[in-house]
Amino acid sequence: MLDIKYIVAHPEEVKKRLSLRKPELAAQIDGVLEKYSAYKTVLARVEELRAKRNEMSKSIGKIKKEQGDDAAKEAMAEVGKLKEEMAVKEAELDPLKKEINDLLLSIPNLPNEHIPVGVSDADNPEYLPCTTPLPKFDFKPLDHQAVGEKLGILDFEAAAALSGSRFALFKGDGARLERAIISFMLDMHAKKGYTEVLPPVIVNEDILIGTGQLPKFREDMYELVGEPKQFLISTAEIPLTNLNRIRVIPEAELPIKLTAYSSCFRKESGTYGKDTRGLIRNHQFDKVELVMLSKPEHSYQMLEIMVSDAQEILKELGIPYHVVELCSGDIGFSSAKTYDIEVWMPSENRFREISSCSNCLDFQARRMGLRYKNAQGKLEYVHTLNGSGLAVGRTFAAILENFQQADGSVIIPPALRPYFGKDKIEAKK
RNA sequence: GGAGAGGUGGCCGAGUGGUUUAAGGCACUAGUCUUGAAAACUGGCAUACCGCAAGGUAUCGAGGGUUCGAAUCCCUCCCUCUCCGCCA
Repeated sequence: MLDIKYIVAHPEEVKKRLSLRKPELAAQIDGVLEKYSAYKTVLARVEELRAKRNEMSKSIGKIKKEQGDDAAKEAMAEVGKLKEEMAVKEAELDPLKKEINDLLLSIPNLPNEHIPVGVSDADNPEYLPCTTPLPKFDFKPLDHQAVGEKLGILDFEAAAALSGSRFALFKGDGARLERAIISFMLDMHAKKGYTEVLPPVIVNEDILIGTGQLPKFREDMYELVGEPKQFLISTAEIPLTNLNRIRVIPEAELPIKLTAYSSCFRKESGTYGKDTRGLIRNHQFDKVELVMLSKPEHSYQMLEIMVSDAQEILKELGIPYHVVELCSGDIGFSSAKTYDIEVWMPSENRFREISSCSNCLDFQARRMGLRYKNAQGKLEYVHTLNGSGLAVGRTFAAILENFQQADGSVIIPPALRPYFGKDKIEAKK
């Protein structure tokens, strides 16, 4: 969330930058400022009353000890009167505080000043062009679902029978390939100094507030029945970023680099009819995630490193991709700056998102109290970054589409062969 | 799920209703001393919020309650440890 002090000190700048995401966001800032000034007025009175009460209570103790219980009666009656106003004012305080906090929690991060201005993904400029040659086919390439079903390694009918639409079932070489991709990615990242983590996929409510899924995006999450409120994670970013919450991180530990494979669960509400075929947009999917905690002065540098670490996977696999920079209208709620890596999908004749790498600055850290002690000995919020490294199902799909052969078989990229055990998935006779 | 024990500052740990600030120790840090270091001694040392400041308020796992006053008493919940049950 944004720093209330910063909003108070720079209201016009905050409004201007937020309106680059969406013009109507600026109005929310006025609401916050109004509530905050009311809150301060009440707070000042409450603290004044409390100070008076504390002072008198102390003197009551003193009087009782020195002069006996009866001597204190007058003072006790007087404090009793104070308590009436206190009760009234205190009752006003909490709702105001909660309102301000709720407002702040639902306001997105300020976009970085230098990111391109725009309203949708159509306005995202290319940041790095594709350098891997696009595959050439002397036949009409199939989409990955058709390739997978013909090979008998993907079974969407079976998945639908078990779980409904938007689920996938991997079988035989398919299941094995998915697992190979996961291991390959984790090993690559481990070599680059990321610590591998295997986190829980069920988390508590406050964890989701920390990374920004709650309170605003509850309808995207699978919520479990019962108390305490718990949710299936929609990305491993959630447990990884929250891993060090409410802790003061020793400066020497920064930057912290984490990677995790996890299943991810998303309701995908509001995406009816969109990307309904195949592995592109499912309720449950596999992803290898990258998370970094960095000192503020290094976070943009770390973002470049993260994007390059994620690209490394595609370079090794030989899958064509390019990188785009998201415009102000397209970056996510918590992000100040985001790069998307997009892979080439021959069946669609276009690039498709496979990774999204974001610098969230102190936006998430403030929500979860994640700080470190800087060189001056002052506590300061760390910056958090997250990125896919990569979406496993979409990588699977890209391999099937880019490396399919005329006979229906699929060549396995050399880098994956030690994990997969074979150099191709044979077509059925 | 059941029984018992516990949760206090960066760490250890005292503290079962009141007289200025949660004792003491460790760690850290500054100074004195010293050629330098160690030791010793002296001082500093939580966080957040309000306030121009002086200063104030809050926080002892969380949330409620009792009281003029709560780390301390009461209620609910969470977590950790030990044992039992169940289970991969």
